Amino acid sequence: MDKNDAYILERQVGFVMRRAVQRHIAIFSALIPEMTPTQFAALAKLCELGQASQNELGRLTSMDVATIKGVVDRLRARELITSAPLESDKRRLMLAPTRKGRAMYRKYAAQAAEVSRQTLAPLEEGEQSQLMQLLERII
Amino acid sequence: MDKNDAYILERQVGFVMRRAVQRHIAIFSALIPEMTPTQFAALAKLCELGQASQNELGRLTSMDVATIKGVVDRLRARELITSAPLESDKRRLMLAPTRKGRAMYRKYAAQAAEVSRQTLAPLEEGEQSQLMQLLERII
DNA sequence: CATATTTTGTTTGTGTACAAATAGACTGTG
DNA sequence: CACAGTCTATTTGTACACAAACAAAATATG
Repeated sequence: MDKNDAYILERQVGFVMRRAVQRHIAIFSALIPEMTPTQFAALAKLCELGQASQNELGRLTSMDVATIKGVVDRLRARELITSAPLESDKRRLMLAPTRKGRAMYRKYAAQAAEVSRQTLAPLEEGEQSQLMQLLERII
Repeated sequence: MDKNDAYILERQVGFVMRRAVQRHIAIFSALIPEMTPTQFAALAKLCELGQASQNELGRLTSMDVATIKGVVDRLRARELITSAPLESDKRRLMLAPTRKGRAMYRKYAAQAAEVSRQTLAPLEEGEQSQLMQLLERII
């Protein structure tokens, strides 16, 4: 293998993104220790929608069926959401935030935005939107 | 909450990065089904170094002590690396790739670089290095 | 209407990822 | 030398993340 062909771990997108996600999660858990980013994402989306089936919520938050089930189970255990089979389609499990869930969402929505700000803080404003746009294109 | 202040999940860096990582992992596992990105990272770094302690390897690949242990266990179970306590410092577990491990690394190094190419493929060349530079700054 | 297909949800198994507690080995300083 | 502090590794517990296999319900199609 030529020296110029060398595989350098630190220059691979996957590695750099993994580290950036690690830092982001650390910032999140410092600002919002009550909940994980994944749980907050599910709760936020459900509050936005008012209600949704488990499957639907999974798709909208980019979580696999097994993953969304676990997240929903934990949110329900904490009484932040409710679930009930839908009468008109018994396969579906309809979810909705509880009063407590909505309160939790309202309480932390501003903090969650702050997490994004701190994550992007090393960049100038223009660079921040540049990064976001580039990331959106490799999804 | 003002409409302009609304928390929009899809516009948060964390969410977008999580999805980008998901796509990257999907590309990786399509091109290199024999190993996970994490396992390949550890193996690659160990091949680069020749040898390293478990702790050292963890630091260099950005893996937590518990995480690197699991990864090392699985690589050792597949006989891609060996481990042995260091005589001069009995706390340390010295790791080294086996012949089989080196062969595995050589076999997939080019594929791993291709994973990075495909991940960044939606972007022009200039945009690719721009993205890399921006990501490196938010680590 | 009957059955093939699709959709939704659950379960199991594997693999990161990290916090916290523990234990043993080393190092530095008094 | 003693012992306080540090370093390395392990263990346990929790939480994503995804593949694969399954069951039940709904829909499509002949």
